[in-house]
Amino acid sequence: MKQDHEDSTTQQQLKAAAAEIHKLREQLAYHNYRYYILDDPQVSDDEYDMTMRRLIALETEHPDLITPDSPTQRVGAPLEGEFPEVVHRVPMLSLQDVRGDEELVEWENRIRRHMHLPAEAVIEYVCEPKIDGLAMSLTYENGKFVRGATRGNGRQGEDITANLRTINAIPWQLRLEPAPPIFEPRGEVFMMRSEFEKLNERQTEEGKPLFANPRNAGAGSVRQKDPKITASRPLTFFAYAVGAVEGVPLHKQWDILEVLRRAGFRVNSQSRICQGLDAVREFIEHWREERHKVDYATDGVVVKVNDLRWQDELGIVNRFPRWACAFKFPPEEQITRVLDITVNVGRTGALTPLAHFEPVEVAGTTVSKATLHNEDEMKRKDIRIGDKVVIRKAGEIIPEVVRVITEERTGEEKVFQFPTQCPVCNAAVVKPEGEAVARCVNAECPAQLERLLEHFVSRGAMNIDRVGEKLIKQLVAADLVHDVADLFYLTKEQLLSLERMAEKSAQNVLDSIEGAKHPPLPRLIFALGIRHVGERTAGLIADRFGTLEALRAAPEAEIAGIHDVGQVAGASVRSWLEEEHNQHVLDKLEKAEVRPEESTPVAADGQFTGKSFVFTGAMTIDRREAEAMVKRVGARPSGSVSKKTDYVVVGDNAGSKADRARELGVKILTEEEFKALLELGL
DNA sequence: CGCCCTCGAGTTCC
DNA sequence: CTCGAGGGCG
Repeated sequence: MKQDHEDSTTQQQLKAAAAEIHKLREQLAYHNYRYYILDDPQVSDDEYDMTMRRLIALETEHPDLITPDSPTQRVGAPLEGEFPEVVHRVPMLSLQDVRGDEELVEWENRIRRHMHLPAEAVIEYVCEPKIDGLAMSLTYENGKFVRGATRGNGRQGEDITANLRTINAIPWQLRLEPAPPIFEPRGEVFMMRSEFEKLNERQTEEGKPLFANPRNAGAGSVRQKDPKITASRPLTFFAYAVGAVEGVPLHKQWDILEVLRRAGFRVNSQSRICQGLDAVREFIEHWREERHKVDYATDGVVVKVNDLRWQDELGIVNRFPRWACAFKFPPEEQITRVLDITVNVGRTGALTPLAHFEPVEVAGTTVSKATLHNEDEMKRKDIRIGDKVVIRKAGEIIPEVVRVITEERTGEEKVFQFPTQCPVCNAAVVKPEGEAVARCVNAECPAQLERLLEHFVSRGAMNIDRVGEKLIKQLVAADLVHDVADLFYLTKEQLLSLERMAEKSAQNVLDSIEGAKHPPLPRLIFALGIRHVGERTAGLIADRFGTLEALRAAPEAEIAGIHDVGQVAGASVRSWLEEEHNQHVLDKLEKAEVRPEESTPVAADGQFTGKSFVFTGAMTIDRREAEAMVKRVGARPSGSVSKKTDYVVVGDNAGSKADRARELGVKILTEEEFKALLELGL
């Protein structure tokens, strides 16, 4: 009796547990659908976790109740050996690539010819962004997910069912009622870009090789022998086509998308029906920009004829369907091989490594080299000669090495030894503690001289036309120029002695140099190439001293005292001036009658020099005009009041800045007082 | 002393 | 465009 009683209690408990397990599984399946398919969760991640944990607890307690379709079973057992092969019931075709409008028109014309359509007939298309992922075919029998396979060669692929079962966006059960006997959704397994970045960060932390791009990461994840690894990768799935189908009526491409959506798949919400090629073009142009804004990688747009009967009639020619094409955007990232690494010497002696690679097309231009910035950067990215690397254009123009594909290392790659001697003059290389750049210390290094001369003649500096890289190289090699001043002493005979230099061009060069003898002072100072003195600092120095003579006589403190100049730049200028070689250059420039244009030094020693003004409140004069007035008298406008502020000009409704000025005892002016002060110097 | 902003220097391709 | 460093300011 007692035994019976206990049994029935257990029976009851078991029944209750089974009921709860069933309920939990249903809940989880639903929330899963909301979260992974609709991207519109109804419960928080925490609540979902709680539900999952409750289910795991119950299943641990009652292992007999675990069924393969429980959401706890997404991760199956590791696979031994190769993936089995699967023959696709309907082959998975690849699409014809179309690059540019011309090929698009050609593609449509072929359709017209085939369908005997007049030129004015408007064809209806379905367009969607082409996701750069891995094409998959999923087989559902009577509504149940039974098999998932890669595209392979199109005819047969690999059975990776266990891995695909771990992807949350792939339902195990179709939501179609009644369940069709056969239904084969096809689509793309891929990784969101943000998830890809996170994954690579994790790989870095764990010292594992990085993936080149989301596509490679996806491919690597999906072909894992152990589904646990696949499960740990943030993969998702978009459906866009079907293979074999029984029991679902379909007439249009668009129907397919709708059925897939109803069946419980993610379908790209950006797909559109386009009436005619103009609408297709519009869609493509829209995506040329839009693709940078979405979280998945797209390299083009897929265009399909909407009517399935037409698709049938158009058929397939040598494994491409005539009824679809893939419009490809020029690639923005490319993979290439590093052939060599060289080192350039800059104007300041900075040694910068440069990677040369097999030329590749990136964002419309052919790229063959990219800077590696400096030794540290090179080491951080661990770029070696022979490495396969990912190249990208930074800001549409400048190529950069994004990362090395360490997975594809063969062991043949050579680590580049950063030189300890200048590659041009063999002088020692010095890398100060804590600084990133190594420098050649030889002041007379020919490479540095070349870079200095290039800087000297450049547009923002002396702006000497017709003297470019090539000529400079020749002049230095021929020993005709040893410093920037030597340019002004060149003779026609000397120029004629050079290769590819005839009477006419020699005269042009001389005229160009002659014409550059009277630049504005800031440009001349900038042209000298003093470290830490760029365009702006040169301007500030010129404004302060007015003439080269005044600058040459200026003590370091006075230079460093200029607002926005400072200690480092001041010391750099002074020590440049001290150097005998440089004094000689300045003397030679003067002797050659290189004289900066007369310019009124901006109140070089006026009463407002270096004073700061802050404006607050509404004024009758324009704010920018007020700032310009201030600059004209050698003072500077500033945004916030501090104890270093000299004047605060208050307009109407002045607020906290005026209060602060009063607190700090800064002189306060009304707008009228301000104007009077500047005009009359009161 | 540390944060934020701006400047300087080096760079690619057509 | 990017990185690193200088310079001002709190």
